[in-house]
Amino acid sequence: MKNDKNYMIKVAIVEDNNTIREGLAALISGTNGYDCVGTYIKCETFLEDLPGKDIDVVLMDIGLPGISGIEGVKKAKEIEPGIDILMLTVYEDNSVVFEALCAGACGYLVKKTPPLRLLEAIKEVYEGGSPMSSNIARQVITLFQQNAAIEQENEEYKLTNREKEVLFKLSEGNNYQEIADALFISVDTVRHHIRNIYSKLHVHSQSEAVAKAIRRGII
Amino acid sequence: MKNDKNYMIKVAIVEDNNTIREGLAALISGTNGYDCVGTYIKCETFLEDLPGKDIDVVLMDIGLPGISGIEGVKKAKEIEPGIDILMLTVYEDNSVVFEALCAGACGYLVKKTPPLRLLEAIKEVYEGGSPMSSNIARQVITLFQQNAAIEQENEEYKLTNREKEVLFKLSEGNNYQEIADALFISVDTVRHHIRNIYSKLHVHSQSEAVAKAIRRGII
DNA sequence: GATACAACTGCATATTTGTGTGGTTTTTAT
DNA sequence: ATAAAAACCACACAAATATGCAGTTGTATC
Repeated sequence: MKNDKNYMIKVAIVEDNNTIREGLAALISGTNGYDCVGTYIKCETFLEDLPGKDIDVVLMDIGLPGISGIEGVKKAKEIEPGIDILMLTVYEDNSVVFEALCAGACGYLVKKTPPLRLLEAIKEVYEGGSPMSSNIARQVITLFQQNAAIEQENEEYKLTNREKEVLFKLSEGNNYQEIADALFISVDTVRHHIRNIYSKLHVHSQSEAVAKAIRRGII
Repeated sequence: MKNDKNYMIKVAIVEDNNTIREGLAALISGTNGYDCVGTYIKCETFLEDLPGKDIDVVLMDIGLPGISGIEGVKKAKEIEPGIDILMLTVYEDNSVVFEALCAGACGYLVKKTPPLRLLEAIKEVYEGGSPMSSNIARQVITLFQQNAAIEQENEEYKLTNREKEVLFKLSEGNNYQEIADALFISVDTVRHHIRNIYSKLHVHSQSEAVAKAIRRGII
């Protein structure tokens, strides 16, 4: 079974620290169902080797010499958009986390993660999950909730569907006549709706209305 | 030690299924460091009981009769904004997950989660984490990456600082004269900048420019 | 010292917008 | 049934905008 390719998750490792890299490789290759198909000291060599190579999951250190792990994720995703990359890091620092996730990493673990949990995480990535330490998950969620909170504020600014349609058309760069034509109404009616939008949003120009509406998630 | 309040995480359970509720209560009360301080069949009774009660973490079923778990989260957060709520669910369904998170839940577990992992998750919540199954984490991350991808596209749309200033003033509802006064430049210069903005963003009106800029995170 | 770019100024003018005032008709909720 | 609310239409006019053209000045890169 150990050599049955159908049951193997093919893992590559990019990590400059020899001890950690070899430890990870041994752990992975020594576990049933996992196969370490490449170890790299630098992103550069990994990226050269990547094209055509059959890799399921990459473990990538974030603090690498030369091309950083974050840059590495971007470039790897350009070469193989489908590849799944799990970041490993010593820091649990806010900005770096988000940079990595935005770059395309699909999970984020701190290096002190115990071996069993690491293997589990690799499997989760392979199966479409996004393992992360729960501190990081909390940061991600906090951002979500902030965005959600803003959307609640808009109870006062209730626009009717028609008004939203008009406002949206405006934001697309249509002028009154074009909006009228698109909605099969007269220009004066468009004018009327815009008047009401202005009064509801407490604004006096298209730009201000559009800005407010977008920032509050109305359109 | 079992009765040392300093080391106890106080947990409340809201769950309509008797077997599950009692099972959870037994698990929690039977584990060192955890204390089940309340079990509720319905959100309504939980919410009545909540004010003044000392609860660290709430386990809340999402599919409750009467007030749903999601509504329950919202109301509980209104009463005790600091309370941490961990959602339990049978579904791992996209929209429900996001609704719950946006409502203020700070973690999300499927009911089949093994007892030990559940206890661990409660502790993580207590310590400020956001445990979630990694499928859910992936959904959250996917959304992030979509947002991030949009921001990359803007390389072509590079506006100078001055142009951004002007555009931002526009989005605040200022007209050309007001912008000119604010930036100590002439109206014609404002006009000039706006011309350049339009040509860089490929638009032909204030509204479209403002909409595009905001949606792409330029301003 | 040349080329490029950002930032600036000026003027002309057709088109578009914002706002005033005054309505009718159709849905929706009580 | 009746009162709101939403959606519709019209006319008028000052103010603001979009876009044409034609420049100067300062700063940075090659």
